[in-house]
Amino acid sequence: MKHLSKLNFDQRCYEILKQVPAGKVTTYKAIAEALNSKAYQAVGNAMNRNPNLIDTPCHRVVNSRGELGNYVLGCEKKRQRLEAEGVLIENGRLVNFDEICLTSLKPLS
DNA sequence: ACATTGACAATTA
DNA sequence: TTAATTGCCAATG
Repeated sequence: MKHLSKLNFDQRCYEILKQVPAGKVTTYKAIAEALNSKAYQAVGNAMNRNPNLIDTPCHRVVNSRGELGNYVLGCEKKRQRLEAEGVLIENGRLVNFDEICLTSLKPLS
């Protein structure tokens, strides 16, 4: 991550996502808006073509209704990963969504 | 709750 | 290269 100007859309999504710490989540919408775009679905696509599950915690991205959304390894896996980070989920929905969701992510320079 | 419409990058043809 | 298709979505009807 040196020359941000040469990062493509996907890579920018990943950079934004790195701002989200364990135990918290964000939404596809928030990421798109941090990129000054409405490409919500494109953000999801970026996650889907899987970069690196280790430094790109795609499981911390949920949809704007506080539901899990989809996941490359299946939504049950996503739930497990989130619960392992202390995120409570009830019937596919984050219990304290409003508390732990980062809605305004900072754009990259 | 379901269907439609809108937006958009990457992939595929 | 351009056109069509796809997709971990969102807002609206």
